[in-house]
Amino acid sequence: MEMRGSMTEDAAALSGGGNDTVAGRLALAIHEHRIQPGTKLAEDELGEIFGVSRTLVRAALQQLSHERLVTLRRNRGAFVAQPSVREAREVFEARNLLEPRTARSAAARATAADIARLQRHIDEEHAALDAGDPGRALRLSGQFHIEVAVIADQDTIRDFVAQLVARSSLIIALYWQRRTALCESHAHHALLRALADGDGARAEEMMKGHLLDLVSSLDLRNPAPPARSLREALDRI
Amino acid sequence: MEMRGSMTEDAAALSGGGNDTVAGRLALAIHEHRIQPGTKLAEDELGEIFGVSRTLVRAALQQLSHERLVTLRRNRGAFVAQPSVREAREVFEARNLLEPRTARSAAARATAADIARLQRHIDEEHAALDAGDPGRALRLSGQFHIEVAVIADQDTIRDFVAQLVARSSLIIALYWQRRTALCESHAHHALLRALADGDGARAEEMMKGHLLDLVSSLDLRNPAPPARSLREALDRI
DNA sequence: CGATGCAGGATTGTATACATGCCTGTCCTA
DNA sequence: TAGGACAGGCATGTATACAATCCTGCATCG
Repeated sequence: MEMRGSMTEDAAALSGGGNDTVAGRLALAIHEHRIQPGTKLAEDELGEIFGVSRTLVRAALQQLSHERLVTLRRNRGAFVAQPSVREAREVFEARNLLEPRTARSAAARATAADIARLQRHIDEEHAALDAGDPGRALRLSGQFHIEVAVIADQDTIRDFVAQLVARSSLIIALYWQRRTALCESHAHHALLRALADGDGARAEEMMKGHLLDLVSSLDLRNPAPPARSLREALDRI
Repeated sequence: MEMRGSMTEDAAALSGGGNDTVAGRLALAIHEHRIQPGTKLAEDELGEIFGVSRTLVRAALQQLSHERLVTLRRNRGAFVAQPSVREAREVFEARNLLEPRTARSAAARATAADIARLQRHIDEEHAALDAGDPGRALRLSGQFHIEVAVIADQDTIRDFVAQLVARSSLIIALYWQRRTALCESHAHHALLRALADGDGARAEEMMKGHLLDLVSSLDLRNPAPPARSLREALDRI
């Protein structure tokens, strides 16, 4: 199978750098919506699941907390983060500042191999959707954005984008309104064509529009994210 | 003295949220160039200095590692980060994407109180320079940029900027060429005026130019790292 | 019957102990 | 004398033990 690392590595651009680490596996589960926002992450439980002591679990939770995927509450424990409406807007505002111009840079640098890799990425995304695995499709869809930063050869921005994409996954879990269809892959394909053409200006515009569409597909009016339990809903700060 | 938190809090926008924490104190020392890039940060030594066990020291080092202020090398230990030339360019590229447009937003939102606070900030910066404390002046200078993001009311971007500013401090420690004068405060003052006028376009341009000047004042051709003792730099505070 | 206070259990916070791998200095050899 | 192998010390990696805090259920009281 092989697959030359790139996608696999980039999945771990953050989250410990490996999918075999505690942080990486947790991040993957969150990213694919297999754990819902607000879920309590008990140290002993995770330790048992992953077969390590609380020491390593705590280190992983701290890392994920720094990436804003997990919220640490003193003497209460760790929980999968529940981004507020405000945070949701801020995340997409930040993406809007970073990604379009990064896409422009990527267009100027993309090689044939890069384009082919992106195409395979989109294919995988389709395959996941057809296979009825929307979680995996969502994760791949996010990784597409990270790939763009990789092609732009900007590691620092890539890390920021990776974090923002991960947080966007949580935001989608909370605020996605299902009545909008999955236009995702269309947007990615159009962006890919701009990159293949080396048309930076168009790539920038496509990315900007794509992000706008993403925000538009969210329902950011009701300030009440669905909480796991009544307790969680009431004593939240 | 009091000083109403704002600047003090923002200093801890990252780094644990408090200057009394291990991470906060370490970050401050790094930020003020009291510890040089490359310095070994031994766990036992730090534990003794701060009066805590290695457990807490490790947590702090992990956090600073996430903020790219510290480099963790497996089985080798922690070191103050030494940003490469490439990383230096990337950091300022990221700042260039984030800060100018954030300054524009800030101009649209700045209140009289905000302007007054920024003015006090600049005054403090001057005072530190006059008092012959360039480390403190540099830290305040960086916090000015964070303040702009605070006024723009963008917490997510603020955190990114805070991290980039901290990394910039390391970059300056490594690549600053002293032959350029301190034009800093001039630039900040000009930016302040644009913000006070509510002139977003001008604020954006000023910030862009200011960042360009900053990069121009660096010598990004040859890598050259120094190093020094540790306890001496940390005993104060 | 509902509210309040208390106690026990459970979970997190911190420190310490043990295991593992690196670094250095010495000794041996060519 | 230069080079390399080895052993010991030392720093880090991980797990476990103890302390502090919080949550839950029950008993008691109004």
